Amino acid sequence: MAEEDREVGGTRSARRAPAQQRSRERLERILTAATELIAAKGSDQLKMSEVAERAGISIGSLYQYFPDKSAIIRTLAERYNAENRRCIQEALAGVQDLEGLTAAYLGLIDLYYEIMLAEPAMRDIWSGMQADKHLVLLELAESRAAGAMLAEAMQRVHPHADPEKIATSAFLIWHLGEAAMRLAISHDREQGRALVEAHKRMTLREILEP
Amino acid sequence: MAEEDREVGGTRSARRAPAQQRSRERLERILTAATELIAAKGSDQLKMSEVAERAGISIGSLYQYFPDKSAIIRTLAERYNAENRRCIQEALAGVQDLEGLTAAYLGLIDLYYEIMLAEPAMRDIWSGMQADKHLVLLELAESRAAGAMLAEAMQRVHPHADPEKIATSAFLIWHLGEAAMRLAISHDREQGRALVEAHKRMTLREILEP
DNA sequence: CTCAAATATGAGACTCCCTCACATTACTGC
DNA sequence: GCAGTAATGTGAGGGAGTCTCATATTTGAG
Repeated sequence: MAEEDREVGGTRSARRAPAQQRSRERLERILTAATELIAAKGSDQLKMSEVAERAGISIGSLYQYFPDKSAIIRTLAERYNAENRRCIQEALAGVQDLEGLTAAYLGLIDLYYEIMLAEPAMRDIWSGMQADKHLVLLELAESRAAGAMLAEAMQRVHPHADPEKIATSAFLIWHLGEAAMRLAISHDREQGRALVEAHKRMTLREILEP
Repeated sequence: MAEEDREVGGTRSARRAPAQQRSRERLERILTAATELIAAKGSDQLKMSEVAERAGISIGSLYQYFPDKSAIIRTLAERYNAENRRCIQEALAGVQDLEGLTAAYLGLIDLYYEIMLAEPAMRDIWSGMQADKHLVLLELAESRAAGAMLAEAMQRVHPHADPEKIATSAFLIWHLGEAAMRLAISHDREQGRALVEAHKRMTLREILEP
């Protein structure tokens, strides 16, 4: 087998990486079932028995794939984060001047907001994140990673600014962006938009003149 | 009895308001016990049986005072919020100019941060808030109330600005302030301070020129 | 002192998470 | 094909908590 014990859901998996085709399919079935159930009833109402039933497997089998309930949620969050990180990386990669930075940043915020509105399961996990310490840490690491990318772009645009200050600013801006998104998606479209726009204005100032 | 069925913890209480002295004392004993347990082990580890034991009453009795576990936590949050609201009101009441607004706002942020650091139980409840939908709504209402007070002060200083825009800004600023505090208290003193200061700088711009 | 209303009690019903001893299926070398 | 072994699957049930309810005790008014 090519891969050793593999990480699943942020902590060591309940068992070695699935070797057989059947297993890999089941893993996807589990994650799909969980996504649907979370979208329907919220992650706090997620029952392991229901995930197993919907995925068409037994409880015992479910626990072969995930050591506990929060590992399922974490796995979903990680997949989502990986995708997001790619978008951020891509958007900020070519930034060289103020205009580029502005466009990239505003575009990312809009993208985030739209994605959140479109993916109910992720929205739910993200809103209820604070319930699970592992998930909070995961998301904090994610904020840090995204903040670092933003800081890099900002530093490129402001070569003479203090790197440490830029780093703190970028991390904070990103983290507050997430908070603003959470706030926006809990409002109706119109108010949500207004909040997103207010947040853009507010943080853009800081990005352009840190 | 002067008061009808009374609200406790945000939803209708398990029973009518306590009539006898004994009851009122027990209620305080329960809340004290809960506060201590949360400070010691976190609100997610709070056990009803332990609250009852520590308060020196039976489980059944505990459920006469609170319909469920989250009602205890909500009651603590509400008491805390009421106190905070008073501070905000007081700090912003006399604001008439830019200097006054600046001083009041910066002072409030520092106060919030210090209080959070000083009160472990509240810090825990506040950090884990997203776990409980009732608590999220409660805190959102609180943000709105505080945002409204801030908006009023801002409007006084900027009489010609669009009231709706001011309102959105103030609400967002306050909400992000809470997010920044949560972030800061999850870091060590030095980094926490740096984040608080960065946040002050960033939001102050918006407050002074909305 | 009596009686009703208020309050207290804790065994246990219930709901979930997760484990484990055992059953089944897939793969390997013959 | 066919053992034999590794991988995977199963679901009854152990355990931890939350909350209920039938019953007991305390309080206060008349």
